[in-house]
Amino acid sequence: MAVMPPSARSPRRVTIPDVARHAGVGQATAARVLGGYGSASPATRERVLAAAAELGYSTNAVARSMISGRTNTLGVVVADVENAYFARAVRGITDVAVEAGLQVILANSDEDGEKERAAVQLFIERRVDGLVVTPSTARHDHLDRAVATGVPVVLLDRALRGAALDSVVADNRGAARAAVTRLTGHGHTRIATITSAPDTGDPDQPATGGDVWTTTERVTGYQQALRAAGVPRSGELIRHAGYRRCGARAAVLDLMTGPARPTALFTTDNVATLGALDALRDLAARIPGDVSVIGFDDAEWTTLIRPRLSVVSQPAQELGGLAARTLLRRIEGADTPPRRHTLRTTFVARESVGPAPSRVRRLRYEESS
Amino acid sequence: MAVMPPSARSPRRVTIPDVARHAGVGQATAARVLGGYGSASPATRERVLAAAAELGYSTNAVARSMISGRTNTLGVVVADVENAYFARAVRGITDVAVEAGLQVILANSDEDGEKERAAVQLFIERRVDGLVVTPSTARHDHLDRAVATGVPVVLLDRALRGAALDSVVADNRGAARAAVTRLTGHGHTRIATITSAPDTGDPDQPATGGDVWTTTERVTGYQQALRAAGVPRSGELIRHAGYRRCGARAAVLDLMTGPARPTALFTTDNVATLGALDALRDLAARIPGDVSVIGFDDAEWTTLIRPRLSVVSQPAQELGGLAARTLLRRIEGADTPPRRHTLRTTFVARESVGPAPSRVRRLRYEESS
DNA sequence: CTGTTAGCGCTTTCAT
DNA sequence: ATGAAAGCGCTAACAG
Repeated sequence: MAVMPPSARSPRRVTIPDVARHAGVGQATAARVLGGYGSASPATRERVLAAAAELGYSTNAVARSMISGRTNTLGVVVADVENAYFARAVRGITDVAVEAGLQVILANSDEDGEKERAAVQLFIERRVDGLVVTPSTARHDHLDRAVATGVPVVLLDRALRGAALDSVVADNRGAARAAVTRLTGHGHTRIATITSAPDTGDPDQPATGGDVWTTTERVTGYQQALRAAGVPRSGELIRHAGYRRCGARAAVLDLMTGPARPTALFTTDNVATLGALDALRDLAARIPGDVSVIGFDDAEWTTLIRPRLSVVSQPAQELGGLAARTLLRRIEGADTPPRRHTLRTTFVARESVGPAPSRVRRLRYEESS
Repeated sequence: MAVMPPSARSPRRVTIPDVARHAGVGQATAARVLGGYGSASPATRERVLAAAAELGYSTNAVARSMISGRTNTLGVVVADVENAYFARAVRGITDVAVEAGLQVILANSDEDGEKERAAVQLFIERRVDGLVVTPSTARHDHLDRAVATGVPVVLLDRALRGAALDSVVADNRGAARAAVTRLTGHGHTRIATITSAPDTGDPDQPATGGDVWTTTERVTGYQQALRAAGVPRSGELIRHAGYRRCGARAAVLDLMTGPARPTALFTTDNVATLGALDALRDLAARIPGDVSVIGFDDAEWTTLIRPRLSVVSQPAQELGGLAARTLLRRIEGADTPPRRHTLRTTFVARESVGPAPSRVRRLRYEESS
């Protein structure tokens, strides 16, 4: 049973020749029944299986990969699994992969292009069968190289302008437009947006990266909605608060106590939403009495607060699942032209949106209690 | 079968012989400089590197693993990455692993022992260097087998009675005791606990699995605190609400509108916390005026609600990091006896705990608005 | 320092 | 149906 060579670090594992010998058959025969290919008579089959069980044989997938050229592995690069959105996407990818008999190696880029490149490089060396990447920079030569090497790549959450790569993204612009249109529909004319999108200085031309940044797309949608509603736009109301929650909090604190106080808030990501609500809590602002709020991403806590938060909900898990399925198709050899899959988001109307207040109630900062 | 025709999408990658030929050196020499071992004269070194760059050579990690017996891979099995607690733990593992030059393959068990076994089996076949597992059943023969095969295993979040395996867990019992003691200290005598721990019928002997179930440990801590404070215990106040949020909500709805209404709630996991707060929101219960609440796990939203929620905070990321470090040490050959590492939790006092109300205010269900 | 030569464990001709 | 033997791309002895 337990054949443990004394104090061996790496007890030599049972191999096919071992099993073959034990079963009294040729190596190739044993390999055939254990590998489940070729054919063998029921009798030998039986003998080999018995021998394998007895010796505790287990396939060496590394050796198999060496020959087959396939590792049954998907490499996945996301910004950060701790972010609920990415966690859900990863779950979606993993489920589809496992279903197809593949496993997933996970890497976090922290929005750092270098980390992303390093991870992709390692993945290629490991001969993953395909790559799902949430790109963190507009550069994509490393991804192109992967494809050229024979490793298909599918972009998740963000498309890359000018890259011949499949991508699976949400309709960020449309989602933001729909959300902000709700706000204008309620008579709001001073609608602020809190975003992690980089500030380009030009409110009309939100970002350079094109469609890399989902949040940029959302700001664009915000602007389109305002324009469509004939609401004057103001750079004052677009706050680039960075990736940190406290940044968003500070921005909203400033906005709500300043001269150009908005009557509605639209956040373009869940971190911004948290920070904005932190600020409103500290100001004891009434929602939607003092200010209406629409968040992005339907986190588990959005129904917990009172009033429950109206949000744009992204199908994160489906995005991941579709990315994985697209990748699997490529791995199986599909060579249709790269395509962008845009998934619809849904607006979840709850109670945080109301009519624009006729008079503004003074708000002041109070230590939360 | 079907060895892909040369035209196909597995363009033969550049190998060491290719580089050697191109550089006009022997294969071993090229291998030495590319593999970064042995030695080579600066001149040849240069030539090889140039040739490699020119041809676009990239190491084949599979072939290397075949020889070295190491894959530089950790297998990780958690219940579900979508759960913020596990996401943080995975992040902790990944960070330590990457730092050490390893990558992480992720599998979700969904608390299903079969899925766990299947994942572990696959991991062994893939020759991962080590395994971090959040066990979902008390059986551990598959883990023992992994260790016997030479694949070290570290348990995360849950220890396994009678298993000779390293484990990294939180002090669940002590954490619960400390939390509930706060409650008794405020004069509460009817303290309910909402848990996903399985119901064993016997309030004194919470579960069979021993210390597998963290939530069971927490219930035990709850009971110890009550006993220590001389507060009478009642099975009525222990609600086994399962893994779903709505289960916890229903339990609290029932509890708070029933005859034996508690004045304080202690939830043993974040799903229970969400469900409990759902119920309290629907009952328009005042916290801590009507009921004090202590949750388990410090989620991002706990400071968002008003009053902010007092919680037991687990160092999820450190748990993961320590698990990974322990594993790395084993991989490097440490053969000290298996050890259980218990990490301290912290009680985060916020505003959801107050004195027991002298009179109970009638609560009734109202559609959330 | 460098080149030659065996394998790692498996799959796959190619005979038998 | 089965066995012998040739590699996959790399590392590691072992010469030179």
